Amino acid sequence: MPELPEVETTVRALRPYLLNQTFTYVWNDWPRHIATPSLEELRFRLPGRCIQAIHRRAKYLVFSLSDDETLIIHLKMSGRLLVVDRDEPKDKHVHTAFGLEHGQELRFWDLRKFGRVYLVHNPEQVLAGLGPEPLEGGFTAEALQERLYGRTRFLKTLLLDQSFIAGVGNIYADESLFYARLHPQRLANALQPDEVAALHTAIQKALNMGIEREGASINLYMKPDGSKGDMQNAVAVYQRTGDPCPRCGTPIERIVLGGRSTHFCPQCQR
DNA sequence: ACCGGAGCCTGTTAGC
DNA sequence: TGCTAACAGGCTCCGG
Repeated sequence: MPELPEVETTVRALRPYLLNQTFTYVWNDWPRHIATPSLEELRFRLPGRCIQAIHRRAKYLVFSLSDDETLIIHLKMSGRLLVVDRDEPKDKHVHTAFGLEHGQELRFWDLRKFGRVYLVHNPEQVLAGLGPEPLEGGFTAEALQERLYGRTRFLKTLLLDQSFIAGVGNIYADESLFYARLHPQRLANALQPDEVAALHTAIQKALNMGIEREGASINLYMKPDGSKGDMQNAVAVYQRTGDPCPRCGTPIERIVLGGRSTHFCPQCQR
């Protein structure tokens, strides 16, 4: 569920609660939530570690801890991170909770149990292989052009490939292609330079809009304080099959590409 | 390189 | 109302 803007919003919201806090214990009722190390080892290694920085890389939350440890969390389809008082009853979808000082807990709510927790010395162990961050300086239209060269895939499937570009998921892929006026089945290596430039601008526009609106609460996403984002009110095509295109009024179509729902305007996306 | 399908999970919604 | 099937924002593995 959470894509780059939702994870970024979560990171920003967690910082005031968590920076300089020290973990005190790990609670868990579903050990497969912990990808690495074992739950037993996590319980041994995490308590006493202080949170020195929190960053986002692609759709991962990265907590830099004291003693050269890094806690990494991926929310996958249905994860939420919440900071609450330890006394508050746990919802049944909370499967991991991290004890903090001052009676608080960082809770990992995860309806579909796809999310994962990692504790590693070297973050690259988890993050290696990710493509460029689309909102950072190095991601220019020229850089995008170079990466598209020789790729024969559909634009939609390529945008979802985390090794091609980091952090774009199904919502923002569809929205980006809409803004760029490009059909999701256009082949990556067949774009004209002006189309590459339009795609570059469109990806950044869609992601920045998502961040400004603090994420899209279309299905399950919530911010750490339990409130909703606002991006769902600004979505042009995603999950709007049959609705009029905001640009030309043609009904939005839905097809399946790479096993994922894909929404676009057949009139103005070519 | 790239595609499709299965798998991981639980819940909601659309359709009959 | 009650059942079933489809669908859900991610990602990995496997075979072709």
